[in-house]
Amino acid sequence: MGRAPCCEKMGLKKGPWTPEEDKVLVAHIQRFGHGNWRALPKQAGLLRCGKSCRLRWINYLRPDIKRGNFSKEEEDSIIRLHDQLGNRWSAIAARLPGRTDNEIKNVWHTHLKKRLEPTKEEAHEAPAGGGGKKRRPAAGPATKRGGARRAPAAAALPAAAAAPVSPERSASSSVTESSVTEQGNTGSSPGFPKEESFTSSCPDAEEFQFDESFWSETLSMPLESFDVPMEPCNAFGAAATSVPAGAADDMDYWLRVFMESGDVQQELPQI
DNA sequence: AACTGATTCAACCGCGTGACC
DNA sequence: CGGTCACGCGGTTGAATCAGT
Repeated sequence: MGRAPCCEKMGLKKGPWTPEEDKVLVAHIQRFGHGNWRALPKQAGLLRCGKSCRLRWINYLRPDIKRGNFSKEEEDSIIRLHDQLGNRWSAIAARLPGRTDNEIKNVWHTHLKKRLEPTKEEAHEAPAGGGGKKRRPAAGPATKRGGARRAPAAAALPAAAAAPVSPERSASSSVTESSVTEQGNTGSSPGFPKEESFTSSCPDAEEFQFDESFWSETLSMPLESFDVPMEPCNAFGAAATSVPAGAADDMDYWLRVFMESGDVQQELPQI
């Protein structure tokens, strides 16, 4: 099958995302959704390929992302699900609200696999059914990819199977459980809420903290209000003019951005 | 305090699949 | 019906950070 090139690589930026880019992407998705990832960067004025935007959004900017350490329960769930599903990270992620496949994959490779391997060896591991599960030695040579892909995600089990989570990495974890479970992944595509799912209740923020809860709050605003520029968008627009890229110590930067948001009208790129 | 090796995690790469024309 | 396009996925990489010496 002919496969379109990922993107015109000419002039497109790669590497870590800057706060500026983040805000542009978030603001754009907030306002217009992401019906077409390929076209999105152009519309938003980002020098990224759609793929990169999509990944950034899914793994980092999505409002229902829950960051921070995995709880014991989550880790157990991952182990159990991995045993059932194999390396179908997206399917596993679909059962762990607020966690991304990438994150789960990382955790698996960095923590869980190591932890498991000794015992598995003892047990002369015989993975339960599932299929397509292949496990490489921890530090083995990179094998070229291949093999079974994309289980029919339809099998979406009730999200209730997912373990509750106790945020631990205090620096970043403050997404309320309710906001996460509420959105769950019950609908649409596994592990990825569509724009419509942003309409979770807005967690009351008595005192503002700029962390994931910020996104939860701002992005959970009803989309109907798209006509009216949302504050974060304004904030972004305003801040873009006053904060040099990369200068930001992230928290301070975003906090300032939010505080300065005021009522500046949108300065977002127009389509 | 400086150096080095190990670990972590965000991001990239390339392929499979389904939708669309 | 076959070809093309875009999306989503899993595997891999490499910079940043941490821990040990």
